[in-house]
Amino acid sequence: MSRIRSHSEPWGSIGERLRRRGLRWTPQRATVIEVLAEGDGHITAAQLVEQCRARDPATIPSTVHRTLDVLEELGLVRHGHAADGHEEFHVLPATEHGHLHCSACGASWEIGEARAIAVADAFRAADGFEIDIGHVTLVGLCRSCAALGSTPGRSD
Amino acid sequence: MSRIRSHSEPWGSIGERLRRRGLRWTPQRATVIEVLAEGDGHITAAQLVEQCRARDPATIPSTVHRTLDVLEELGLVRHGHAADGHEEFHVLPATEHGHLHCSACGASWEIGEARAIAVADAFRAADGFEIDIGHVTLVGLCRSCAALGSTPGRSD
DNA sequence: ACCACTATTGCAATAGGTTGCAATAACTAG
DNA sequence: CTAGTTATTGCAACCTATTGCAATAGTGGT
Repeated sequence: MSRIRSHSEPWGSIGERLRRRGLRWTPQRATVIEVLAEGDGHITAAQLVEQCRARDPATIPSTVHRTLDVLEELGLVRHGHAADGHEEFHVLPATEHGHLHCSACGASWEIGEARAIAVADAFRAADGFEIDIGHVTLVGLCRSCAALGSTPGRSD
Repeated sequence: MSRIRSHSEPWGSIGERLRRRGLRWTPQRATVIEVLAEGDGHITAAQLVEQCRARDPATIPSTVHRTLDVLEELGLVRHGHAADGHEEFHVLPATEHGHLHCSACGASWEIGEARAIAVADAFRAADGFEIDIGHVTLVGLCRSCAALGSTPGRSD
C-alpha cells in the first residue's frame, strides 16, 4: 500500500508515466511530488520550494518551477491565481470548486462542487462560455463584511 | 468644454481634490492623468508607463506606480487582474462589467452591465457574497473553442 | 514675494521569478 | 553491464516590479 495520505493512486506511477513520454524520473522531481502528495491540494510555488528544502536543502527554485510545468502538462496539477494574482497550484484529482476572497477582512474560502457546477451552468447558458471556475479567486465582500458596509481594502 | 474624450468631469478637478487632502499636483501626475483620461478605460501599469514616456521621456516607472496607488485611494481608478494575474487598471467612472478570457484561443472580451449584475445577484443570493465581478478576469473556453473540444492552453 | 514644511520624485538597491547554457546523470539499446 | 543520447539540473545573468532614502519642488502661511 501507499504510505502517502491522499491522491495516492495517480502519484504512484508517475515515474513510469514520465518515462513513457521520454521524460525522466529524478530525485528532485521525487521530492516535489512527495511534498505535493502529502499536502492539502493547494500550494504556491514559494511554499512548495520551502517544503522541498525541508527535505532537501539543495532544492533549487527554478527546478521546482520547471517540475510544476511538467506536472501540469501531465495533468497532475493545474495552476490558478490567488486573490492577488499570484500563481497557485491545485493538486489533482480534485473536485470542481472555486475560491472566494473577501477584500475587506482578507478571508478566503472555497465554494463546493455543487455551487461551482451551478455557476458554470449559468455561464454556459448565458454566454456559451465554458468557465474554469477554479482558475481564479473571485474577490468581493463576504456576507458579514458586506452587512457591515465595509469598504474593499487593498489586500491584493 | 473639456478637450478630453471621456470621463471628462471627474478628471478636471483632480488637482484641487489632491490639494484638499494635503497631496500635491505635480507635472508627473498630470502626465499620468492625461494618458488615463484619453484611454479606453483599461490599461496596465506597463502600458501606462510607455504612453507617459511618449509625452515625457523622463517618466519613471516607480512614480507611475505610486501615482496609480494614489488615484486608487482617491477612487479614480480601480485595479483588477488580467487572465495571467497581472495587474490592470480600470479607469472610472465605468459601468459594472466583467472580463472573460479564452485559454484556448487567447481572446478576451467583456460582459456587459446586465450580465455582470445578474452574476452578482446570483452570488449574493447563494452565498451572501458581494462579488466584485470586475476585479478578476474569468478564464475558460469561449463558445467556439468549447465546441471544437479545444484543450485549455497555458496562455497565462 | 518669500519661507518653511513635507509630499513627491528619481535613483539605487532589493526581491522574486524567469531564462540560457554547460555539466551532469537518467534512460535505452546493444 | 557498458556506452551513447539527451532530458534535466544548477548556476548565473537577467528582467520586472517594489522599497528606502536623500534631494527636489509644490503648498500654505506670513
